[in-house]
Amino acid sequence: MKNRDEVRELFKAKKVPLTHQRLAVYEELSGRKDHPSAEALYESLKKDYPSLSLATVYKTLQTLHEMGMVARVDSPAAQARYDAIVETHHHAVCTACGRIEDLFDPRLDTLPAPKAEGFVPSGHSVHFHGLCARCAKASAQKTR
Amino acid sequence: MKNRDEVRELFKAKKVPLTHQRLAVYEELSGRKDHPSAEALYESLKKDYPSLSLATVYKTLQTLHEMGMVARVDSPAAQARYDAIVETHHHAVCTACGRIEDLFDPRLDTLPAPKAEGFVPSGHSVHFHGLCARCAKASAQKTR
DNA sequence: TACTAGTGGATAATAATTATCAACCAGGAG
DNA sequence: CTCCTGGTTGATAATTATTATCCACTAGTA
Repeated sequence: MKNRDEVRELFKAKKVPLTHQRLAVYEELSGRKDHPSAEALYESLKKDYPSLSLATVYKTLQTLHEMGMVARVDSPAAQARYDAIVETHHHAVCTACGRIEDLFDPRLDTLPAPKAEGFVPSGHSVHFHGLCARCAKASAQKTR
Repeated sequence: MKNRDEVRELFKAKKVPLTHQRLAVYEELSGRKDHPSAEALYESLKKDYPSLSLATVYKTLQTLHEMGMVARVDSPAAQARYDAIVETHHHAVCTACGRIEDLFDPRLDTLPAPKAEGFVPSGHSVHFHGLCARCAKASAQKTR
């Protein structure tokens, strides 16, 4: 939870203009314990900023995400992806091209139970993110 | 990877009519090593089944999912969710109401490296799924 | 072979997100 | 403090992914 001056510093360091809207979206998001959607944030912010546009919330979240100040909880991919393997297994997701590889590793199949009050777990999955072989190679080319 | 007769049995057991389209979608999906979207499956299947409709692919995937024969890889939620906490942490996702709780557990922060050829990992996150305290209670009420 | 519930195909509708663009503001120069 | 300029905002259109609708048709059974 960053205070207003820390936020200001981060924007300055990245040379990204800090607008009222951006500050408002960030403070609203970091003040909440749930994981709101863009729409939900918009609904909350509308009271204090009646002129705020939903499109601005989307754009701001995009900007904050690129700055590394917010994370997207679920799918990075726009469309749903399907898998005919329903047994427990895990995934390596390429952050560059979106490719998803299956991982089978029994060491990941049993993990410490989640420490969440009253939560009744039925399963879990581990998502590694990083660069797939192809994209890692392409990235190495570029920076060479 | 189930053969055609096993698939036939599963449909019979669940009393779900097995149509050519359903068989085709399932066989196409289980024959692939990537994790295709509905659209991608449709594109592949169009060659052999020119009359196939995209809507049918969606409905079939839905049906297969309810039968427990296919899994959805990423987001169970329709809309993207955001988080102001960018440090490594994990999530408990309620399959009933979609609520997402943050989990902080250092034991989950270091896991065996993914066994995927050439993959360069940059991080990971663990998703537990199950019922949150509220939904678990509601579910217990109902079955009492 | 005939019957009937449920499915498939075509397309409209909906939902989430992104693009467009003129008016406006943040932040630096003078 | 005022002006300037590029980036941002807000309103809305467009796009993308998915779901609903509805009638003809097929799977599974008698």
